[in-house]
Amino acid sequence: MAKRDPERSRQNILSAAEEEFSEKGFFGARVDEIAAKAQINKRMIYAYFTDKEGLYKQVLAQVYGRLEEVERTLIQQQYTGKELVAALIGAYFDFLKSNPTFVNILMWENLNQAQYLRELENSRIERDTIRYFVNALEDGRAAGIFRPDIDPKQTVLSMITICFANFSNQHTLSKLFSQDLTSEDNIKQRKQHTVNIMVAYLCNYPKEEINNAKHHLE
Amino acid sequence: MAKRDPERSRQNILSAAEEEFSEKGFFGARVDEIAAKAQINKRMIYAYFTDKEGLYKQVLAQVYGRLEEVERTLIQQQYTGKELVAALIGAYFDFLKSNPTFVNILMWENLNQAQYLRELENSRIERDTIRYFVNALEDGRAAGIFRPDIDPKQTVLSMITICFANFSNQHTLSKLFSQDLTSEDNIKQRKQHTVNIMVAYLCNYPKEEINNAKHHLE
DNA sequence: ACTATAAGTAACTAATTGGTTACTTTCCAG
DNA sequence: CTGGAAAGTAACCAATTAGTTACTTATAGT
Repeated sequence: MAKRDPERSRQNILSAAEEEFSEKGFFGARVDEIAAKAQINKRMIYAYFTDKEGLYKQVLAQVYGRLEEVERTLIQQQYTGKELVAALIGAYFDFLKSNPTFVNILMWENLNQAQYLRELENSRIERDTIRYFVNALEDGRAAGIFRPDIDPKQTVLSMITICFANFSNQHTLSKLFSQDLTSEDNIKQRKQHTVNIMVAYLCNYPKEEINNAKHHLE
Repeated sequence: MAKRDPERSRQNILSAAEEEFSEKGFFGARVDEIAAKAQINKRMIYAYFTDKEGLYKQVLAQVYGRLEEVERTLIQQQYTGKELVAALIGAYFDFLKSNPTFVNILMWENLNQAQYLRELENSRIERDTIRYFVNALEDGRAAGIFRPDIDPKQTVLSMITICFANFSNQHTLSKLFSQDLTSEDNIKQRKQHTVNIMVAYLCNYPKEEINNAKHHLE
């Protein structure tokens, strides 16, 4: 028999649970399956995490914590202007690409009215992140880097959703467009396009203003 | 006892199933619950639809058919330029808002690698719709209504995903932004913003070009 | 080395679930 | 008006599942 190691057992359960919950959601996930994946007796899951719900909440906290980590380092960089937009979109793309379990679990949460996420108090951090980016866009507007008529809150919302939907809806979209949208090449293209869209909205001006500029000089 | 009416029974089952599958997904949905909602004996579900899977496929086809209907009428309008963009975004927003079961079922499909949707052959129509809009944007570019450097395929992808994510991720986003994003007012604002973003990308020019225009005249 | 305690196991239970069987009731064509 | 087919019912079955119980084994502090 292998040596005992409670901490390793706990982590094994958490990892197995993350995989299982991500694939099948809270209700679809099977405790027996998690136990099998973790190579542990089912009894231990209840010893460590009280019940299925307790285990799920721990998984949710762990997965969400990874995003918060990325966001913290992103904020520390103190980007401004177009660089801020490119950095935010880049970071989200990279995170979502390498964290498919996060994408799935967030979708499961939405399909359950985010009932467990709502209980997760530490996602206060997440809200601070949103506020930071909204403020950063407002600063850019005030500094004249961005157009004066942009809507910072809507812009942040757009950036986040456009990044996320890429991965969350990869299967239906791939069918719709008859190609694998998660290929390295497609993701790269998509990332660039997303930056282009957002920068165009934040910085570019209607053609009429070019004509007006001409007029002023004539 | 009520009069017999096979067709009504069939529709009752379909409606009940749509609700149940939309709320809980294929695996979470309970056949007994569908029978209860449809006020019908469970046996009849198997008589009409063979099994749970058969019933689900019928629901999927029905729900998807509604989108295709909207898309057909949209295409018939033959919009061009900015109007095309506004019409597409408007139609999708309205459809998704009034068809929450569609949003949910599409999400469940994504979480199951779109396994049932893949079998739905009639979504060929859907692919034609995509092709139509990509072509329409290309035409707009060729006609000089849109900038020459736009990417039509990526643009259609962006419009669709940005509309969809609004509704699919309403619960987590509402928590993130500390407000109900599905309120009449928020949806209206969001729709306008989405049009603004896409039109800015398709039509607006970087400030440098304004300066260049000035230079040329100096 | 010893023992209290934590880690781990196997077998079970009560409830739920998709699907079936054996049956009765309604309907309508001839 | 009647007999056969379609519509509908109730009770059941086998499999699955979250959670429990009663037990054994390893470990660490003294």
